[in-house]
Amino acid sequence: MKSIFQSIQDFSQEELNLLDDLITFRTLKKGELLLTEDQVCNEIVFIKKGILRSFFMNHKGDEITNCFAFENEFMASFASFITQEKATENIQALTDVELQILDRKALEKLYKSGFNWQETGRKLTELEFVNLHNRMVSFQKLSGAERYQELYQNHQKYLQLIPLQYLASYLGITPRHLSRIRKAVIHA
Amino acid sequence: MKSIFQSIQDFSQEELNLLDDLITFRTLKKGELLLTEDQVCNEIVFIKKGILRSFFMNHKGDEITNCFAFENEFMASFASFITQEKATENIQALTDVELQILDRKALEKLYKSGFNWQETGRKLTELEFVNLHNRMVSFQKLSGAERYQELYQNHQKYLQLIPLQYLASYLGITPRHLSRIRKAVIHA
DNA sequence: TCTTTTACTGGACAAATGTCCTGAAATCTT
DNA sequence: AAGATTTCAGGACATTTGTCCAGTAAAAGA
Repeated sequence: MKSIFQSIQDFSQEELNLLDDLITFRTLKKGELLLTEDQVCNEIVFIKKGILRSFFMNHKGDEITNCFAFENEFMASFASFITQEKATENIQALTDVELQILDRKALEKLYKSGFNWQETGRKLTELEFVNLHNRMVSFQKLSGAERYQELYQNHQKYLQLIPLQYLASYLGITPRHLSRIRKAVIHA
Repeated sequence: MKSIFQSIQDFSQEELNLLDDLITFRTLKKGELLLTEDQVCNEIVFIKKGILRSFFMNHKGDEITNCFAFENEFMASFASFITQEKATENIQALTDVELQILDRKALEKLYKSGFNWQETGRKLTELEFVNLHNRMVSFQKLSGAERYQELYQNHQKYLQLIPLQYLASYLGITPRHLSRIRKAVIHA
């Protein structure tokens, strides 16, 4: 987590020490839930090892995967963290995971401790926004098949680790349809 | 614009005066473009009067409406503004519009002038993130018909002002399909 | 290792959505 | 106001995508 912050801002040793004091650690076994809907999300996690996914239910009760997060990425129900309303997503470990955790109080301490943290918070939020924007554009501009291919090209190494049913709902299609797409792509 | 900032933070009179000095004004006629793709977006506008939309092209050359913005809302190609890369969207006036403008330099001055602006910038970015998140969820969770109904319930007064072709691509469907949906909804 | 459970593929069919098009209505232009 | 242009609804048909399902493969549990 520290290196992400350092890549955004040139922090002093004292600032980084403060961060060290505020970070806590946690591990989860494959399948465990880090957050369930109806809880308020009060922590942002940074993945040292493993994969997380967040998902919610549609009106038919199917799980819909909202996003994945991999090593060296942050994860949270950001919407809930920001609004302090109940989350509408669950966060689950897809593998055994090792996490660093920054909770709301810790983050507020950082923000209060100085300008640099405040600015870093803004910039990270901006980057999350841009990521989400790109995902939104891919939903408006591309077909399910094209979204799959884009993902395949950019994150091939991760795809093997993700059950296809999760991938399908992440792409906005059914497993049946993803199966068709994969068959077509392999032949091409 | 000022009242939005005040609703987020308790600014002093001096702080607000600085803002006043930095805001500029602009009007556009219906149909005019505020930003075209391939330009870097260097300003955030606040709509005093009128409606804007942003749109991009798909691979077939159809315009796809990415978002609308109404009175008392901000608009920009935020992704371009943040990354300082070329925008992938165009921003167009759907009606005659009156705008307040905060450009990159002005915003940086605000950020440098103090903690409060820095924090407000972060919070506004957070709110934009939450909006986008909700839109993303509606794409994953709802059908085109359901998205239309949701929009109809929340923004009925604006819908009359938006050509249906723009609305259709905003909802991720074709005009033909939107026509079917509207027929079904009216009967229900 | 054996058994049980879960995940994946793909057939057959159904439903949703898109394409192409035409005539009518609304809007813009002069 | 008249004509030109754009927008819209909806028919007919095509394509895409979903539903349901069964057989097989893979993974988890004992």
